[in-house]
Amino acid sequence: MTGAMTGTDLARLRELNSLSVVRALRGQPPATVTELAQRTGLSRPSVDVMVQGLIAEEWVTIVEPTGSIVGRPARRYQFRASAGHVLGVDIGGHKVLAMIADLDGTAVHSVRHPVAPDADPSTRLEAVDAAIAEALEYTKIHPADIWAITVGVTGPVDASGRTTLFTPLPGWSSVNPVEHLGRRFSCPIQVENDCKLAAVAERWHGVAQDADDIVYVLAGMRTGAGLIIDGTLRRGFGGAAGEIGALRAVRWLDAPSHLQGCPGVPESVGPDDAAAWVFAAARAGDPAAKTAVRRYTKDLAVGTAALVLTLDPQVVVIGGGFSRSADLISDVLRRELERLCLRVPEIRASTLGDESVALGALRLALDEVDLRLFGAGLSAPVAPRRAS
Amino acid sequence: MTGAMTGTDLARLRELNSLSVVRALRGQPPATVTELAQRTGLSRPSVDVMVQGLIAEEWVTIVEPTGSIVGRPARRYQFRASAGHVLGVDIGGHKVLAMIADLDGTAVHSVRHPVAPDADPSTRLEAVDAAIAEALEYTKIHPADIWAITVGVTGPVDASGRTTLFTPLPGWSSVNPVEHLGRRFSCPIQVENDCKLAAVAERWHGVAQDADDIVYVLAGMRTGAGLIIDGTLRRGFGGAAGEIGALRAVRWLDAPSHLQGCPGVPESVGPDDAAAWVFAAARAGDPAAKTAVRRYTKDLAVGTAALVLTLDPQVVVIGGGFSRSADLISDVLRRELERLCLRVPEIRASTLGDESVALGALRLALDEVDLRLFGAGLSAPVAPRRAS
DNA sequence: TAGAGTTCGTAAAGACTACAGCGATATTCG
DNA sequence: CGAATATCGCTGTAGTCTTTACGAACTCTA
Repeated sequence: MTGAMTGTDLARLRELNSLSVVRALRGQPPATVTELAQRTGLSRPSVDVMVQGLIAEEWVTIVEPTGSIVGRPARRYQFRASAGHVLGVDIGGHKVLAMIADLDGTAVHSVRHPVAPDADPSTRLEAVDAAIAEALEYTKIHPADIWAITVGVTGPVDASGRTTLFTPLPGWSSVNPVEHLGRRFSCPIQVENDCKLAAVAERWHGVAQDADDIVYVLAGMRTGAGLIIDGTLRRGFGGAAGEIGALRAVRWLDAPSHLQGCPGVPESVGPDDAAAWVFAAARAGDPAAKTAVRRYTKDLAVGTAALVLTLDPQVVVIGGGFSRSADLISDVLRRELERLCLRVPEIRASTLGDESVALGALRLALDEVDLRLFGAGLSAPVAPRRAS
Repeated sequence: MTGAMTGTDLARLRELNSLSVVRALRGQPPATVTELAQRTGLSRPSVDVMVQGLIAEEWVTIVEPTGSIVGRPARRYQFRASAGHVLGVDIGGHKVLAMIADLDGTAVHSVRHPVAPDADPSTRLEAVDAAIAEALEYTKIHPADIWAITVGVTGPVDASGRTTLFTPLPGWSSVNPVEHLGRRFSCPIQVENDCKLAAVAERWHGVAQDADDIVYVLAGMRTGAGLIIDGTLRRGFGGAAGEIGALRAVRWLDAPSHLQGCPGVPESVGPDDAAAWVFAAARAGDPAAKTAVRRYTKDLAVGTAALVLTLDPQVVVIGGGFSRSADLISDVLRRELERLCLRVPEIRASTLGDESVALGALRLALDEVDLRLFGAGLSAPVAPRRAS
């Protein structure tokens, strides 16, 4: 089926087992040789040889024996998660957020810079560069030790990493983030849509960790969607999967206007805070606000129903700025979906806040690293190393 | 990530290489040891050992040397595709179609029985049993030598193989095909939606062999869809993926009525043939017929646009009874999609005819067999054998 | 404090696999 | 009929994992 008729060599066998040990070690507390032997199914002497090799290549460190119950205390071995790092960047309308994580996926530092929504591309890119530089500075990590970068932007992303079709960021359609970052970094760099990244984050650390089929709906001043099918993020052939909002019959573009245009919003409240005010008023019982929220949710439900009917997911996750008010939205949304769909999935509200896009970017960057380490199966036991 | 921390054994190595040889042999003309050595990357002596083993287990047969160019003529080895067979069944409204294929996927026989659309479930099941029995009879294949069965039915299929949500076949929602066939066959039996199977067939032997992201639209007296994403059929969490037609704003349920209710259809033409008459008239230039076709296509386009925007596929395949008139539909459909979508995929018309569902069923059954043979990677080098 | 019990670390022997190389064999070509 | 060519079958070598065994290190108990 696939092109690679891989006949397996003896040397490859050792590589496979070495990787097997690494997998058994990753993201786990320090383990003894016997524990690893049980996990991998290999014999103790074998595992020992593998571990010695991994120590020589600096993938693994020794933790000297702590107190044990009985018998000779065992040396414990630990995956050296700090062998490499990945970078996740969220380039949003109001802010830029750069996060750094080690190979275990634990975030070690993050830097946030505010950006004006109408800032031109060069200003925005300067904020990005500054945030990245500060994060590297603080963590004392050299750019060459960043193994993968993922960048989140708004709008559908094409294969080259640009958002030529459409983006709400002014002037951004002519920007090529891969090229820009490529001057400073020589690792793989990918750009991805923010909704898609948020969906990935929900499956990684959010409310949908148990699900393999997820529809993530961004409910905020913008409305969008990200799809995870069979445990994998789906981009579509042209990177435009989930853009159901482009269908005019789906009123996603105008949906937030129900909130902004709600009668009774005081003059003093700016346009960006109007929605929050309406949700607060609705929770307090204001009839006009309640109507506005209901109308908004009904519009949101039409597009959601189209996604649900198409994909029949296990979970719908409500994210974005309005997810804090999910208690007001969920019930109406569920009723509408029951009316429109064959089978209604679970509805859950995101709790990740505005770090979700950067988190998803980290996860995708880690996936990229994993692919090169454990990946294609060809010839890569150990991998990307740069002479410091 | 996955549970199986599989440490690889020496015996497993031999299994892997044996499978590698089988893969290099499958669906190919008889090959020599040297050819196999090149394809698998293994050495000649190694391949020879593998092949001897496979011959002993009757997976492979020897073809005695035919004329060669020069040098000692090499024995050629051939995968014994007739070692097992799979069964694909299409249970449709008007007909029942049973097909048998060998392990290479070449269809060896098919039997078709007409069924009245309003036939009750027991009558339909009798037709199914008869078709299967005749196919086995003709090919002299024993039921125990059928290694997998896939059945296609209309309506969304749940995990147990029933169509409890909805089906146009009268009384069928209470039928459990897996249980029914399980009395006669002990192999894996799966039931799948007909649109989904047709989609699989298009990627296997139809017009979408080059694509990994496919939206298949069934355009006929019924309207439906099947989705292939990243090369794999997507069922959805509850098996109801692609059922966008359930959305009332998508006028798929009533779309064919534009054709049936077209003014000018002669009394003599029955309701089943009205659509064909309208297409013929439209091709001849009849204005009323052309309007009817345009209206039908516009309704078809709304749901298709929702699918396309959600998934951003490479190809949209038009199948079903109306695909013979795709020349009348394609242009209008493309124009509508250009109006509604961000990026318009290729539109292709199916040429598989009414065997597509049974073909897709065969492919899924073969996939099931492959999974057990090459599959999960645990301990299965050779596999399902029944003492005859 | 000494000995028993337990577990770890490491070394040697055994079994199996794949690979490289060589002579024997079978066919075609001149 | 001999030369050329390519396959076939066999033997020895290198590499890997496993099993077995024994010394080392620590805890518990008397």
